[in-house]
Amino acid sequence: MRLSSLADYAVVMMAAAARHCGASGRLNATLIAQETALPLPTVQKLVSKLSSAGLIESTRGTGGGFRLTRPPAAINLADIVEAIEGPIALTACVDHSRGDCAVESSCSVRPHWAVVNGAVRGALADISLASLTHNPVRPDPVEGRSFSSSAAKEGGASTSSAQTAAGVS
Amino acid sequence: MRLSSLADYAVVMMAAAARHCGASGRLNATLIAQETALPLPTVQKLVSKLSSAGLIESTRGTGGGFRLTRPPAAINLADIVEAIEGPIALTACVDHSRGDCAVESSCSVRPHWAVVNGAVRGALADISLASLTHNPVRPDPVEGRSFSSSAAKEGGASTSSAQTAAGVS
DNA sequence: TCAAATCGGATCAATTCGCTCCGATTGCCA
DNA sequence: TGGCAATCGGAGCGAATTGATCCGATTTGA
Repeated sequence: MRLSSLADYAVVMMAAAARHCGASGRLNATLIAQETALPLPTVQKLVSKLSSAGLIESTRGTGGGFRLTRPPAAINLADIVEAIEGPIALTACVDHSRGDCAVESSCSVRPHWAVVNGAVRGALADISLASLTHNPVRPDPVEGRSFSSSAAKEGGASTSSAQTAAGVS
Repeated sequence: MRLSSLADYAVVMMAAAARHCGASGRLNATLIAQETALPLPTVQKLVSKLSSAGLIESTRGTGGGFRLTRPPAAINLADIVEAIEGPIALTACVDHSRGDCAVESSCSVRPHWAVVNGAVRGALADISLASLTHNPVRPDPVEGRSFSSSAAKEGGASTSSAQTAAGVS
Protein backbone atom coordinates (compact mmCIF):
# COMPACT_ATOMS: atom_id res chain seq x y z
CA MET A 1 0.00 0.00 0.00
CA ARG A 2 2.84 2.32 -0.71
CA LEU A 3 3.67 4.32 -3.76
CA SER A 4 7.07 3.65 -5.23
CA SER A 5 9.77 6.23 -4.66
CA LEU A 6 10.06 6.90 -8.35
CA ALA A 7 6.41 7.87 -8.56
CA ASP A 8 6.79 10.08 -5.53
CA TYR A 9 9.77 11.79 -7.08
CA ALA A 10 7.92 12.16 -10.35
CA VAL A 11 5.18 14.12 -8.64
CA VAL A 12 7.71 16.41 -7.01
CA MET A 13 9.49 16.86 -10.29
CA MET A 14 6.33 17.63 -12.22
CA ALA A 15 5.29 20.12 -9.59
CA ALA A 16 8.61 21.86 -9.97
CA ALA A 17 8.20 21.81 -13.73
CA ALA A 18 4.73 23.29 -13.43
CA ARG A 19 6.11 26.18 -11.41
CA HIS A 20 8.55 26.97 -14.22
CA CYS A 21 5.97 26.47 -16.88
CA GLY A 22 5.13 30.11 -17.42
CA ALA A 23 8.53 31.54 -16.64
CA SER A 24 10.79 29.69 -19.04
CA GLY A 25 8.98 27.39 -21.35
CA ARG A 26 11.99 25.14 -21.70
CA LEU A 27 13.81 23.59 -18.76
CA ASN A 28 16.26 20.78 -18.43
CA ALA A 29 16.91 17.89 -16.12
CA THR A 30 19.88 19.49 -14.41
CA LEU A 31 17.86 22.48 -13.31
CA ILE A 32 15.13 20.30 -11.90
CA ALA A 33 17.67 18.16 -10.11
CA GLN A 34 19.23 21.20 -8.47
CA GLU A 35 15.87 22.63 -7.53
CA THR A 36 14.33 19.52 -6.08
CA ALA A 37 17.55 18.12 -4.59
CA LEU A 38 16.90 14.84 -6.38
CA PRO A 39 19.77 12.84 -7.92
CA LEU A 40 20.33 13.82 -11.51
CA PRO A 41 20.24 10.25 -12.89
CA THR A 42 16.93 9.75 -11.18
CA VAL A 43 15.52 12.85 -12.81
CA GLN A 44 16.82 11.66 -16.15
CA LYS A 45 15.07 8.35 -15.76
CA LEU A 46 11.88 10.11 -14.83
CA VAL A 47 12.18 12.30 -17.89
CA SER A 48 12.37 9.26 -20.12
CA LYS A 49 9.36 7.63 -18.58
CA LEU A 50 7.26 10.76 -18.53
CA SER A 51 8.23 11.48 -22.10
CA SER A 52 7.20 8.01 -23.17
CA ALA A 53 3.87 8.51 -21.44
CA GLY A 54 3.31 11.73 -23.33
CA LEU A 55 3.20 14.03 -20.35
CA ILE A 56 6.29 15.95 -21.38
CA GLU A 57 8.09 16.64 -24.64
CA SER A 58 11.85 16.33 -24.58
CA THR A 59 14.28 17.74 -27.11
CA ARG A 60 17.89 16.60 -27.31
CA GLY A 61 21.03 18.39 -28.09
CA THR A 62 22.68 21.45 -26.67
CA GLY A 63 20.19 23.78 -25.12
CA GLY A 64 17.58 21.07 -25.20
CA GLY A 65 15.32 20.08 -22.37
CA PHE A 66 11.67 19.31 -21.90
CA ARG A 67 8.36 21.02 -21.33
CA LEU A 68 4.87 20.01 -20.32
CA THR A 69 2.62 18.97 -23.16
CA ARG A 70 -0.48 20.08 -21.31
CA PRO A 71 -1.22 22.88 -18.87
CA PRO A 72 -0.78 21.95 -15.22
CA ALA A 73 -4.51 22.05 -14.61
CA ALA A 74 -4.97 19.25 -17.13
CA ILE A 75 -2.50 16.89 -15.50
CA ASN A 76 -3.45 14.98 -12.38
CA LEU A 77 -1.69 12.62 -10.05
CA ALA A 78 -3.19 9.55 -11.62
CA ASP A 79 -1.54 10.42 -14.93
CA ILE A 80 1.85 10.76 -13.30
CA VAL A 81 1.54 7.63 -11.23
CA GLU A 82 0.38 5.58 -14.17
CA ALA A 83 3.21 6.95 -16.28
CA ILE A 84 5.76 5.64 -13.80
CA GLU A 85 4.18 2.54 -12.35
CA GLY A 86 1.85 1.47 -15.11
CA PRO A 87 -1.88 0.98 -14.64
CA ILE A 88 -3.10 1.41 -11.11
CA ALA A 89 -3.91 -2.02 -9.77
CA LEU A 90 -3.96 -2.79 -6.10
CA THR A 91 -3.93 -6.52 -6.68
CA ALA A 92 -2.71 -8.77 -9.44
CA CYS A 93 -6.30 -9.82 -10.07
CA VAL A 94 -7.37 -6.50 -11.50
CA ASP A 95 -5.06 -6.47 -14.45
CA HIS A 96 -5.46 -10.04 -15.51
CA SER A 97 -2.45 -9.85 -17.76
CA ARG A 98 -0.66 -11.95 -15.19
CA GLY A 99 -3.04 -14.78 -14.42
CA ASP A 100 -0.88 -16.27 -11.76
CA CYS A 101 -3.55 -16.28 -9.09
CA ALA A 102 -4.37 -19.90 -8.40
CA VAL A 103 -7.28 -19.22 -6.11
CA GLU A 104 -9.36 -17.13 -8.42
CA SER A 105 -11.96 -19.84 -8.75
CA SER A 106 -12.84 -19.65 -5.08
CA CYS A 107 -12.05 -15.99 -4.73
CA SER A 108 -15.25 -14.09 -4.11
CA VAL A 109 -13.58 -10.83 -3.30
CA ARG A 110 -12.01 -10.18 -6.65
CA PRO A 111 -14.93 -8.33 -8.20
CA HIS A 112 -14.87 -5.96 -5.28
CA TRP A 113 -11.26 -5.04 -5.87
CA ALA A 114 -12.30 -3.25 -9.02
CA VAL A 115 -14.43 -0.93 -6.93
CA VAL A 116 -11.63 -0.14 -4.54
CA ASN A 117 -9.33 0.26 -7.48
CA GLY A 118 -11.57 2.83 -9.05
CA ALA A 119 -11.91 4.71 -5.81
CA VAL A 120 -8.17 4.91 -5.38
CA ARG A 121 -7.68 6.07 -8.90
CA GLY A 122 -10.40 8.64 -8.47
CA ALA A 123 -8.70 10.03 -5.42
CA LEU A 124 -5.51 10.48 -7.39
CA ALA A 125 -7.24 11.88 -10.44
CA ASP A 126 -8.97 14.47 -8.31
CA ILE A 127 -5.74 16.34 -7.59
CA SER A 128 -4.17 18.29 -10.42
CA LEU A 129 -0.75 19.76 -10.76
CA ALA A 130 -2.20 23.22 -10.54
CA SER A 131 -3.56 22.53 -7.08
CA LEU A 132 -0.12 21.49 -5.96
CA THR A 133 1.46 24.73 -7.06
CA HIS A 134 -1.30 27.21 -6.38
CA ASN A 135 -2.10 26.14 -2.87
CA PRO A 136 1.11 25.08 -1.24
CA VAL A 137 -0.37 24.00 2.07
CA ARG A 138 -3.47 23.22 3.93
CA PRO A 139 -3.51 24.44 7.55
CA ASP A 140 -3.70 20.93 8.92
CA PRO A 141 -2.23 19.61 12.16
CA VAL A 142 0.63 18.47 10.02
CA GLU A 143 3.24 21.06 10.50
CA GLY A 144 1.79 23.08 7.72
CA ARG A 145 3.86 25.17 5.46
CA SER A 146 6.80 25.30 7.78
CA PHE A 147 9.75 24.99 5.49
CA SER A 148 11.98 24.31 8.46
CA SER A 149 13.06 20.81 7.75
CA SER A 150 15.00 20.61 10.98
CA ALA A 151 11.94 20.82 13.16
CA ALA A 152 10.08 18.49 10.88
CA LYS A 153 12.37 15.59 11.54
CA GLU A 154 11.16 15.11 15.10
CA GLY A 155 7.72 16.55 14.82
CA GLY A 156 6.23 13.97 17.11
CA ALA A 157 2.95 12.15 16.76
CA SER A 158 1.08 15.02 15.24
CA THR A 159 1.26 13.77 11.70
CA SER A 160 0.26 10.27 12.62
CA SER A 161 -2.97 11.60 14.02
CA ALA A 162 -3.59 13.50 10.83
CA GLN A 163 -4.13 10.44 8.73
CA THR A 164 -6.42 9.00 11.36
CA ALA A 165 -8.56 12.09 11.23
CA ALA A 166 -8.58 12.11 7.46
CA GLY A 167 -9.58 8.49 7.22
CA VAL A 168 -13.28 7.97 6.76
CA SER A 169 -14.58 5.21 8.93
CA MET B 1 0.65 1.35 -6.03
CA ARG B 2 0.10 -2.27 -5.37
CA LEU B 3 -1.10 -4.06 -2.31
CA SER B 4 1.25 -6.70 -0.98
CA SER B 5 0.33 -10.29 -1.61
CA LEU B 6 0.05 -10.95 2.08
CA ALA B 7 -2.62 -8.30 2.45
CA ASP B 8 -4.46 -9.69 -0.54
CA TYR B 9 -4.35 -13.17 0.93
CA ALA B 10 -5.49 -11.83 4.27
CA VAL B 11 -8.62 -10.41 2.72
CA VAL B 12 -9.36 -13.71 1.02
CA MET B 13 -8.74 -15.56 4.25
CA MET B 14 -10.93 -13.27 6.30
CA ALA B 15 -13.70 -13.59 3.77
CA ALA B 16 -13.49 -17.36 4.04
CA ALA B 17 -13.52 -17.06 7.83
CA ALA B 18 -16.57 -14.83 7.68
CA ARG B 19 -18.42 -17.44 5.67
CA HIS B 20 -17.77 -20.02 8.37
CA CYS B 21 -18.55 -17.62 11.14
CA GLY B 22 -22.07 -18.77 11.79
CA ALA B 23 -21.63 -22.43 10.87
CA SER B 24 -18.80 -23.50 13.13
CA GLY B 25 -17.66 -20.81 15.46
CA ARG B 26 -14.18 -22.23 15.61
CA LEU B 27 -12.01 -22.94 12.62
CA ASN B 28 -8.33 -23.58 12.11
CA ALA B 29 -5.64 -22.58 9.74
CA THR B 30 -5.55 -25.92 7.96
CA LEU B 31 -9.19 -25.70 7.00
CA ILE B 32 -8.77 -22.20 5.65
CA ALA B 33 -5.70 -23.26 3.72
CA GLN B 34 -7.57 -26.10 2.08
CA GLU B 35 -10.54 -23.95 1.31
CA THR B 36 -8.70 -20.99 -0.12
CA ALA B 37 -5.91 -23.02 -1.76
CA LEU B 38 -3.36 -20.84 -0.01
CA PRO B 39 -0.13 -22.31 1.39
CA LEU B 40 -0.57 -23.40 4.97
CA PRO B 41 2.47 -21.52 6.31
CA THR B 42 1.19 -18.37 4.71
CA VAL B 43 -2.14 -18.77 6.44
CA GLN B 44 -0.36 -19.36 9.71
CA LYS B 45 1.61 -16.17 9.34
CA LEU B 46 -1.54 -14.29 8.54
CA VAL B 47 -3.19 -15.73 11.61
CA SER B 48 -0.42 -14.43 13.82
CA LYS B 49 -0.56 -10.97 12.35
CA LEU B 50 -4.31 -10.72 12.43
CA SER B 51 -4.33 -12.01 15.97
CA SER B 52 -1.82 -9.38 17.03
CA ALA B 53 -4.00 -6.74 15.45
CA GLY B 54 -6.99 -7.94 17.42
CA LEU B 55 -9.13 -8.92 14.48
CA ILE B 56 -9.20 -12.60 15.41
CA GLU B 57 -8.76 -14.57 18.61
CA SER B 58 -6.59 -17.64 18.38
CA THR B 59 -6.47 -20.54 20.79
CA ARG B 60 -3.65 -23.03 20.76
CA GLY B 61 -3.57 -26.70 21.36
CA THR B 62 -5.52 -29.60 19.95
CA GLY B 63 -8.87 -28.55 18.63
CA GLY B 64 -7.81 -24.97 18.82
CA GLY B 65 -8.09 -22.46 16.06
CA PHE B 66 -9.32 -18.94 15.78
CA ARG B 67 -12.49 -16.96 15.40
CA LEU B 68 -13.45 -13.42 14.50
CA THR B 69 -13.59 -11.04 17.41
CA ARG B 70 -16.18 -8.89 15.70
CA PRO B 71 -19.06 -9.60 13.34
CA PRO B 72 -18.15 -9.43 9.67
CA ALA B 73 -20.15 -6.25 9.23
CA ALA B 74 -17.88 -4.48 11.72
CA ILE B 75 -14.64 -5.38 9.94
CA ASN B 76 -13.59 -3.51 6.83
CA LEU B 77 -10.77 -3.76 4.39
CA ALA B 78 -8.81 -0.94 5.97
CA ASP B 79 -8.59 -2.91 9.20
CA ILE B 80 -7.25 -5.95 7.44
CA VAL B 81 -4.77 -4.06 5.31
CA GLU B 82 -3.47 -2.09 8.26
CA ALA B 83 -3.17 -5.26 10.28
CA ILE B 84 -0.85 -6.74 7.69
CA GLU B 85 0.98 -3.78 6.21
CA GLY B 86 0.83 -1.30 9.04
CA PRO B 87 -0.61 2.17 8.72
CA ILE B 88 -1.77 3.10 5.25
CA ALA B 89 0.75 5.55 3.87
CA LEU B 90 1.24 6.06 0.17
CA THR B 91 4.49 7.90 0.64
CA ALA B 92 7.17 7.91 3.27
CA CYS B 93 6.33 11.51 4.04
CA VAL B 94 3.02 10.70 5.68
CA ASP B 95 4.36 8.60 8.47
CA HIS B 96 7.50 10.48 9.31
CA SER B 97 8.85 7.61 11.36
CA ARG B 98 11.40 7.33 8.60
CA GLY B 99 12.55 10.85 8.02
CA ASP B 100 14.77 9.97 5.16
CA CYS B 101 13.24 12.39 2.70
CA ALA B 102 15.89 14.99 2.01
CA VAL B 103 13.73 17.21 -0.15
CA GLU B 104 10.94 17.83 2.31
CA SER B 105 12.00 21.43 2.75
CA SER B 106 11.22 22.28 -0.85
CA CYS B 107 8.43 19.76 -1.18
CA SER B 108 5.16 21.56 -1.63
CA VAL B 109 3.19 18.46 -2.44
CA ARG B 110 3.59 16.74 0.88
CA PRO B 111 0.56 18.28 2.58
CA HIS B 112 -1.55 17.05 -0.29
CA TRP B 113 -0.49 13.49 0.21
CA ALA B 114 -2.42 13.41 3.46
CA VAL B 115 -5.60 14.17 1.54
CA VAL B 116 -4.99 11.42 -0.98
CA ASN B 117 -4.06 9.13 1.85
CA GLY B 118 -7.33 9.71 3.61
CA ALA B 119 -9.26 9.17 0.42
CA VAL B 120 -7.59 5.84 -0.18
CA ARG B 121 -8.17 4.75 3.37
CA GLY B 122 -11.79 5.81 3.14
CA ALA B 123 -12.27 3.73 0.05
CA LEU B 124 -10.97 0.69 1.86
CA ALA B 125 -12.92 1.39 5.03
CA ASP B 126 -16.14 1.59 3.06
CA ILE B 127 -16.12 -2.08 2.19
CA SER B 128 -16.89 -4.51 4.98
CA LEU B 129 -16.40 -8.24 5.18
CA ALA B 130 -20.14 -8.73 5.08
CA SER B 131 -20.35 -7.13 1.68
CA LEU B 132 -17.74 -9.55 0.42
CA THR B 133 -19.63 -12.61 1.57
CA HIS B 134 -23.21 -11.57 1.00
CA ASN B 135 -22.67 -10.52 -2.56
CA PRO B 136 -20.30 -13.05 -4.06
CA VAL B 137 -20.26 -11.91 -7.65
CA ARG B 138 -21.80 -9.13 -9.60
CA PRO B 139 -21.66 -9.80 -13.33
CA ASP B 140 -22.67 -6.19 -13.80
CA PRO B 141 -20.25 -3.39 -14.49
CA VAL B 142 -18.73 -1.86 -11.44
CA GLU B 143 -21.71 -1.07 -9.30
CA GLY B 144 -22.43 2.60 -9.12
CA ARG B 145 -21.44 3.35 -5.59
CA SER B 146 -21.10 6.91 -4.53
CA PHE B 147 -17.36 6.99 -4.14
CA SER B 148 -16.55 6.02 -7.70
CA SER B 149 -15.82 9.59 -8.57
CA SER B 150 -13.73 9.17 -11.66
CA ALA B 151 -13.62 5.43 -11.94
CA ALA B 152 -15.33 5.70 -15.26
CA LYS B 153 -12.09 6.72 -16.86
CA GLU B 154 -10.58 3.28 -16.93
CA GLY B 155 -13.30 1.19 -15.44
CA GLY B 156 -13.93 -0.76 -18.58
CA ALA B 157 -11.06 -3.17 -18.49
CA SER B 158 -11.63 -4.46 -14.98
CA THR B 159 -15.18 -5.54 -15.49
CA SER B 160 -14.27 -8.16 -18.00
CA SER B 161 -12.62 -10.18 -15.29
CA ALA B 162 -15.81 -10.34 -13.28
CA GLN B 163 -17.52 -13.09 -15.15
CA THR B 164 -14.37 -15.14 -15.13
CA ALA B 165 -14.81 -15.82 -11.44
CA ALA B 166 -17.94 -17.83 -11.93
CA GLY B 167 -17.14 -20.79 -9.72
CA VAL B 168 -17.73 -19.42 -6.29
CA SER B 169 -18.49 -21.89 -3.59
C1' DT C 1 33.49 20.47 -38.98
C1' DC C 2 34.23 20.22 -34.06
C1' DA C 3 32.68 20.18 -29.52
C1' DA C 4 29.56 20.33 -25.80
C1' DA C 5 25.37 19.12 -23.62
C1' DT C 6 21.49 16.49 -23.53
C1' DC C 7 18.44 12.26 -23.48
C1' DG C 8 18.02 7.16 -23.67
C1' DG C 9 19.00 2.46 -22.53
C1' DA C 10 21.57 -0.98 -19.94
C1' DT C 11 23.90 -2.74 -15.81
C1' DC C 12 24.63 -3.52 -10.83
C1' DA C 13 23.75 -3.31 -5.84
C1' DA C 14 20.33 -3.00 -2.10
C1' DT C 15 16.10 -3.41 0.23
C1' DT C 16 11.95 -5.64 0.88
C1' DC C 17 8.85 -9.32 0.33
C1' DG C 18 7.28 -14.05 0.39
C1' DC C 19 8.11 -18.81 1.69
C1' DT C 20 9.70 -22.48 4.69
C1' DC C 21 11.44 -24.58 8.80
C1' DC C 22 11.70 -25.20 13.76
C1' DG C 23 10.37 -24.34 18.56
C1' DA C 24 6.79 -23.27 22.29
C1' DT C 25 2.25 -24.09 24.07
C1' DT C 26 -2.02 -26.38 25.02
C1' DG C 27 -5.76 -29.84 25.17
C1' DC C 28 -7.05 -34.66 24.69
C1' DC C 29 -6.40 -39.54 25.57
C1' DA C 30 -4.54 -43.75 27.61
C1' DT D 1 -0.90 -38.64 35.90
C1' DG D 2 2.10 -39.00 31.95
C1' DG D 3 2.53 -38.96 27.09
C1' DC D 4 1.06 -37.64 22.56
C1' DA D 5 -0.66 -34.96 18.96
C1' DA D 6 -2.16 -30.80 16.95
C1' DT D 7 -1.93 -26.05 16.87
C1' DC D 8 0.01 -21.28 16.92
C1' DG D 9 4.22 -18.21 17.12
C1' DG D 10 8.66 -16.52 15.74
C1' DA D 11 13.12 -16.78 13.26
C1' DG D 12 15.83 -17.59 9.13
C1' DC D 13 16.66 -17.97 4.12
C1' DG D 14 16.02 -17.37 -0.86
C1' DA D 15 14.08 -14.75 -4.60
C1' DA D 16 12.16 -10.89 -6.91
C1' DT D 17 11.46 -6.16 -7.55
C1' DT D 18 13.07 -1.71 -7.02
C1' DG D 19 16.26 2.19 -7.04
C1' DA D 20 20.70 4.31 -8.15
C1' DT D 21 24.69 4.62 -11.28
C1' DC D 22 27.28 4.38 -15.60
C1' DC D 23 28.07 4.60 -20.56
C1' DG D 24 26.63 5.36 -25.33
C1' DA D 25 23.72 7.70 -29.05
C1' DT D 26 21.93 11.98 -30.75
C1' DT D 27 21.48 16.75 -31.74
C1' DT D 28 22.30 21.65 -31.75
C1' DG D 29 25.36 25.72 -31.57
C1' DA D 30 29.80 27.88 -32.58
